Amino acid sequence: MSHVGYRRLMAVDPEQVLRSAAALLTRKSTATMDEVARAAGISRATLHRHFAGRDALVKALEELGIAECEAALDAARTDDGPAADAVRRLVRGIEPAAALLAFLHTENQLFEGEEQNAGWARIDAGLTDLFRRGQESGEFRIDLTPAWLTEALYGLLGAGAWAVAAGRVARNDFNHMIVELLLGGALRRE
Amino acid sequence: MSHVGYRRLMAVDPEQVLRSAAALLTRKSTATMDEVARAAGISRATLHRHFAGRDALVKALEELGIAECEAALDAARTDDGPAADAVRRLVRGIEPAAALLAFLHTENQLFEGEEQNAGWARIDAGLTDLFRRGQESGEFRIDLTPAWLTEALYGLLGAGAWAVAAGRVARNDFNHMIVELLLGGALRRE
DNA sequence: CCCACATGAGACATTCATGTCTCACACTGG
DNA sequence: CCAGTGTGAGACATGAATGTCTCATGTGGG
Repeated sequence: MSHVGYRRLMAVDPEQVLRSAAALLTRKSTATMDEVARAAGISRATLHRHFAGRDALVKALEELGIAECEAALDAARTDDGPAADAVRRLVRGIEPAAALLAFLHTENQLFEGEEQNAGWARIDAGLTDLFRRGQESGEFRIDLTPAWLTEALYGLLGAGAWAVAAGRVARNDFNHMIVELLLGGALRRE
Repeated sequence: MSHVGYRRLMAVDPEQVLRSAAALLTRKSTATMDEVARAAGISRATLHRHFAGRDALVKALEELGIAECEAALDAARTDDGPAADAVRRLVRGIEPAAALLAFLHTENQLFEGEEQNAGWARIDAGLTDLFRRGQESGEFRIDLTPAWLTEALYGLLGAGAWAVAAGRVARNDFNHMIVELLLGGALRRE
């Protein structure tokens, strides 16, 4: 494993820092760099060594979110089989990034960078295409637009991450709650 | 109309200020008081005359949100008739406050005040009771917990408000998109 | 055993939002 | 026409967060 040589000593894992930062910033977006550091269990100095400043932190957060979304999108093979199954695979694969998404989806103040914008556009397109494919195959209803289903998925992922963090939903139920509500809704099927 | 006498001169409408503030803070929660003022079309000085500071602004935002939610909850008569119909009435009535909710639901850093907390608890209880009633009457499926349906409703309202603001969903479709997805889901009913 | 390296703690200057103030202007009503 | 009132613009001091630095510690590898 080259990882052993990579993170020598008790070096901080930047990705772990980003995850805790996302969890904190989601519920308190005005958090201080010091608070972010404490939440990650490191000092402000170390946080600053890894991320030059708040802007750099948010940018890294966004890059990680984009990367994980694209990875989940690829892994879900959204072009294969029934669209509903693809949605289930997608939600399952995107679960670890839910907290990240919850933050990034709300804080859309970042619409400045070019590459980020392109990244999100690609992800949005992938999701929208999936829902459209489901409509064209007759699986999904056509009165709910693909664009709305995409936004709704973001919203539900965020709500799910929040509900889990608040202890209102069991972590193991995360997938079921989101997928079932998104696909089947709250009404009983007769 | 007593309104004419109420807002004498070109006086600022505090509620209008709060709404634009909510719209701005939802997508950029680190916005400056100056940015909030500009977004409301007033000067920073005037903003400060109406709301002593950022804390006071957020508090007023929260009070307005609670008041509108409770009003919508009462107006929806959540104890009358089929639960699904009550949900439809509720979403319709809560639409004007969606942007406000989108902000308040994410920024849960405010869990300090006593009365606010009680207000939200009452609203949560009202929603949870409605979903539970729907389950007990056999309308709603029982594998989606009332707590999750409540959180999901918040999430969908926020996503809907954002989608409308971004032009991805027509304002007239707001109710339909949210209610139909929440109740019926994305799958076609055979 | 010793060196290399990452971290934590703290000091420091700087930037920036904030809160408060004053003054000039515009509009409204008498 | 004039007084009253709310507003915009700007100056100003304050405080907090930020960015940068140094130094001590501690651990892991050679």
